Amino acid sequence: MLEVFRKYIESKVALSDEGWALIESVCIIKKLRKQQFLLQEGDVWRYHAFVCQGCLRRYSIDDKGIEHILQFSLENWWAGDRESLINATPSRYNIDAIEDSTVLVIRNQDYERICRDVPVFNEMANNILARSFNAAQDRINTSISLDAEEKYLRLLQQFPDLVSRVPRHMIASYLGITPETLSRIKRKVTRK
Amino acid sequence: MLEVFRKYIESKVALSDEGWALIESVCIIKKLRKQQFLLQEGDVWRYHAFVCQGCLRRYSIDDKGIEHILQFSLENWWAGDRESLINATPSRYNIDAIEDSTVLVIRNQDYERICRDVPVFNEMANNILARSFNAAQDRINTSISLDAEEKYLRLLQQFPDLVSRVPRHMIASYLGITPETLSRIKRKVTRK
DNA sequence: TACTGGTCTTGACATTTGTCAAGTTATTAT
DNA sequence: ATAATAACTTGACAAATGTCAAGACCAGTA
Repeated sequence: MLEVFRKYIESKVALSDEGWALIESVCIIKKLRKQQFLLQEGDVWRYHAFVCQGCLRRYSIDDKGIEHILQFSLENWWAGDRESLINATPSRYNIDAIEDSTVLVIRNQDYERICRDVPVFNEMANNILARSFNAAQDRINTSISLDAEEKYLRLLQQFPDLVSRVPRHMIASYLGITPETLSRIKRKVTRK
Repeated sequence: MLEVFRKYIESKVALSDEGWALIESVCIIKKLRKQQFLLQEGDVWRYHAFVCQGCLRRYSIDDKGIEHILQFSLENWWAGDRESLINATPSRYNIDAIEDSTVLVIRNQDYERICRDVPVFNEMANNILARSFNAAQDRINTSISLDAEEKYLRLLQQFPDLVSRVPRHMIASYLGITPETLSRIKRKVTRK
């Protein structure tokens, strides 16, 4: 499973064997069964997690007990809660596995050490954050610009694999609409 | 005006005189009249901009010609388009001044050089990005969790100064609702 | 002062989306 | 294979939000 991570890093930057040795030494492999939590609301998140296999989701729960999914993480994506990590505050989110998954976890102190000692890793880390920020901006843009149908079509176009792999009501949650609305949109769209 | 920027940096990190000398040497002060553009859709953004005075907005324009405001930048906030900057692609956004403003502009190549040569500046830059990302996550969370009224109340609570300073239809745009809806929400809220 | 342009509000109505309840289909576990 | 559970769809209706048009308000300017 570590190989997945190594391949990922090497697809981004030129990694030396020594660099990899350092990284490898701090990686913790964690298997999650479907439904199992990686993070629960109220806990402080102190890690960085990379999904080798499977699919996770991060979500909040509102006053009425409704779940709102902020992020899915498929293979080769990261998961975690940077807000809790940076501020050392209890997380407002839950992260759990949608499928049986394998996750690679690095303690934040180790992550920071690697960033210091392996320059290309640091470069990659900065890059990931920058791209994540851009993705978040794009999501805000669509959320204030588009109606429900347009948002769905856009998601379908950007992440067709995700849409087919994840239960529809979770897609609805991610889009900020109800499962019923999504169901009607889907019908309308396929009739065309 | 440079003093505003220096104060800002010093409120975040311990800045040496030599560090400041380097930073100062690459700062470009730019005055913007109300309505004037800092960035126009289609142009490539290659800078970092810090608002010393006034207020800017970043917005996209959709097929129907409607503006959608992604971000306001008051004094002591940054403005720009990281997506265009990182990918060197034409920007999808416009940035213009809502009020007469004074902006401090740094060319990206200079910014990167300062990050290299002034470690505390680099630290601050990373910190800003991390916090911006968190803010974006929070905005996504509210956008999929709350209805229009709740979003407005939350904005009012988080940035009361902004709400009172910016034209209401722009607040509506930022929230992803129409000015009419916002007007009705406001009436309903003040009656309580 | 009166004019102008932008901002804000209001009403009537249309459209979108949510809610609730029921029933169907698909998946999972025993 | 069967039962149990979750996922999905559908309809009827309610609530939220958008659209359009008109007028009120306000600030800057001739």
